[in-house]
Amino acid sequence: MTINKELTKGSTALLILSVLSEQEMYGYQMIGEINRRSDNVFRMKEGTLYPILHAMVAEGLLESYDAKSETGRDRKYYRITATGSLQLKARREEWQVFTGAVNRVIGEEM
Amino acid sequence: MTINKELTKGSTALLILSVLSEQEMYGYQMIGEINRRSDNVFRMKEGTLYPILHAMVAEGLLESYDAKSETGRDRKYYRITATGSLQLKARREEWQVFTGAVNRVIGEEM
DNA sequence: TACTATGCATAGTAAACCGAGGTATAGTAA
DNA sequence: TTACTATACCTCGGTTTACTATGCATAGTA
Repeated sequence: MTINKELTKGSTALLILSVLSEQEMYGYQMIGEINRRSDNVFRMKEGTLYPILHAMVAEGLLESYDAKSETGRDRKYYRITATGSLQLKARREEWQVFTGAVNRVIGEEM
Repeated sequence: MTINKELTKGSTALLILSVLSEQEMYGYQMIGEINRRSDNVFRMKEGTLYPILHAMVAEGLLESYDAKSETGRDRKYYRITATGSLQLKARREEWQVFTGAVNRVIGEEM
């Protein structure tokens, strides 16, 4: 099932911060990780991810560094900052509040 | 708590269809109902609701009719159509799929 | 040698929602 | 009577967000 993309707006930053809080990753890897974990409900594209990563670095939520892979290719890795971790905590709570509110309105108590 | 409004994008139609599936309502009433049920997590504005209602009528999801209130004021009531009910069912399922996917990615199993 | 997967990037576009403003009526307070 | 407030509907323009499409480059494979 592929879901209405409008629903996903606003949740992307939460997804990125979440996977990076567990492990440092490069962009292409995050896409695979998010798509895989969601059972392909999400099919994030590079054109979606990279601009967001850049913005999050600019906001100080993430840091990036270059590294060579085993195969010799350049990769740009990202790690979450202390500010990013605080954001993540806030966004997790926000997610809970939001889904709880929707469920109350549509009549499906959690 | 007031949440990041970007999260709410895409969920508004679901909320409207949900409340209308229980009871016919006029616009101003829906705003109050949605805000109240969500404990003011949502604070839907007229500028948000009315254009969406008009679009949903144009799509055949809702029907509207004019009626006078007890006080003698004109109100425009909305009721959900059969097409709208099907949409509601689909959007409810979509909502479950979406929240499930986010929860799997962020590591909070339901 | 050509194709595919990997890996990063940007420009242009679509959509959803909100802010701000407008109109009008009913009830109430001064 | 007048002014104010709450109710009730509406629209336009701007902002935000993510997607589509496209491009570039390298590594591995057929």
